[in-house]
Amino acid sequence: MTRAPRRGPYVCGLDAAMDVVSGKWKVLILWELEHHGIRRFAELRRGLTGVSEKMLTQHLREMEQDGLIHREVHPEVPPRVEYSLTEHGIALNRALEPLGFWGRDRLRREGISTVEREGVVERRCTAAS
Amino acid sequence: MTRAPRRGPYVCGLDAAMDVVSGKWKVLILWELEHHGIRRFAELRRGLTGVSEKMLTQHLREMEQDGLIHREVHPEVPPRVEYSLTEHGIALNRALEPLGFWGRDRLRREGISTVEREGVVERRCTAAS
DNA sequence: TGGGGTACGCACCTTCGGGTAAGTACAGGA
DNA sequence: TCCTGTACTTACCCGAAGGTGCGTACCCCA
Repeated sequence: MTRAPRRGPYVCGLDAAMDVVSGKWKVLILWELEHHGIRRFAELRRGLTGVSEKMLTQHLREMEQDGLIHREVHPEVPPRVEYSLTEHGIALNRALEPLGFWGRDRLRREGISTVEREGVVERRCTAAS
Repeated sequence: MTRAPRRGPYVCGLDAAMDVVSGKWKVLILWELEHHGIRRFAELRRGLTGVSEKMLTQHLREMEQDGLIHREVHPEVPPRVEYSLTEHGIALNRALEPLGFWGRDRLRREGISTVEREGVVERRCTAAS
């Protein structure tokens, strides 16, 4: 999996963008990297409360294949891998901002409260959405 | 289903927006209604090549609950039901436009071709994405 | 007289996304 | 000597998303 059913015949650009973004943690990862610049695997894992290691690596690999993030391995003895956004990833974040604003308006008029957590999640809610 | 697992505790506005839009045919329905104004059930079904009747009704119901579309039943003898966008649905479409542009750029630089079909699909590809 | 269209509802089935738990190789600290 | 941390991989499992197919009540058209 992870790569077989992707890049399916898209019907339009929006379709292709949604494919790249679909996945429970994709947008969270995008925002983590946006606000921190560079993050290590364990830092991302701690930032995205509730993510499993399997899903995190799987999503990171897909996003790397999609050209959204850059992965740099440092061949050190405690292994060190650093993730950061590519220019395409940064552009994606920009393109997602209006959607974030719309969603925040929706939450407000529906009276739905967001989950309060520590760390990046807070920053996301105060930043763009 | 259709309503139980939705409106889950969102982590931010973008999260809430993605929830509303997630579903194989949601954005397609949005664009169909955007470009036609008012559509009947069978018209939507013909416009979204490959959608099953079950999925179409299911998605339409969810989007109605989310306040994205308006459903008007005409009590006639061949039943007639008309769907149109609400103001929130229109705003959502606006918020999705940048994402559509980003996706189209992605398709272009990846050299991925979109599926060529008749009808609305064409219009979507030429309009915003 | 039967075939097709309208707008669905319902039951069943398959597929896939995501979660859980364990294992890996190596090193530093208690 | 064992435990923890790093950055994963692998196998297994579950539930939800989505697809298929049938039934419905009524009508028009050939």
